[in-house]
Amino acid sequence: MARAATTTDAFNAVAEPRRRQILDILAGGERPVNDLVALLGLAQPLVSKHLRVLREVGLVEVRDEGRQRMYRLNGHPLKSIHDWVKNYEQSWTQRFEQLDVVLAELKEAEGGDDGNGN
Amino acid sequence: MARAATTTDAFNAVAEPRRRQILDILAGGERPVNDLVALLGLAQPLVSKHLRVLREVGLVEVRDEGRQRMYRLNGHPLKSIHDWVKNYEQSWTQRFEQLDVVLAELKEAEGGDDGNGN
DNA sequence: TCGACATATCCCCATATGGGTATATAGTTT
DNA sequence: AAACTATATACCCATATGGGGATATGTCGA
Repeated sequence: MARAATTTDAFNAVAEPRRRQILDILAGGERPVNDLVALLGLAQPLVSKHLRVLREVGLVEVRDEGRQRMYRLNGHPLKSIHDWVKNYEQSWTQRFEQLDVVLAELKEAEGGDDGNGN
Repeated sequence: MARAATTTDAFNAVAEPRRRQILDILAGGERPVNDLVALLGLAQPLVSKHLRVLREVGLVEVRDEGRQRMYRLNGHPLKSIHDWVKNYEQSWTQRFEQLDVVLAELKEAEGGDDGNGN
């Protein structure tokens, strides 16, 4: 098996920095493709491809406006990511994360005391 | 260019579900590789490869303990992900996200009234 | 020293990627 | 209808992937 498709879920879709940029721009409001092309400095087909990925995972929605296609953000699929990372927030918030390692090293330093006689 | 390497950053490393599982397990405390192999039901080389990726982006750290290698979590690199998604939290929290679309649709329904006379 | 265990690395493969360029599709204006 | 604008798709390519299997490296026990 190769890597999971970018369209598999929000995690994979958002792993690409360009797609995050697109979402960041759309967070400021609806935009036609050409705006994104200009703002990103990318080739138009590239932008369309990124938008397709984002559409497939539901992170953006489109609306036809004349000959333009207005893309807008739908952050909902990002909730799964948020829910997951949220649980790790303490990892960089607390200072106790190293505790178990410190304990292990202490135990090691104690030498052959295999009994945790406490 | 192909897709960015999985070792590029936390975003790419964590896009793989197996690697998230590994982190989830390690969140419960240090573990030797074999524990992970058993818990994940994956082939041992596979687990070692995933651990390598996680190590390269700094999400796990290793410690030699006899013939075992104890892996432990370092959630810090996840902060960048958290910081990014955090800004989208309102997207699924609020109900106003559709506002601009609703407005656009109203405008459309109004017909050719190009002046926003309000 | 030899065998058993624990882990990492090597090589092989099918696959989807992101970028490029060219072209198709669709709407608008004249 | 023809010219023009806006967007999507098709095709080509180099690359790294995740999984498989075999094997190297390293540690422990007898």
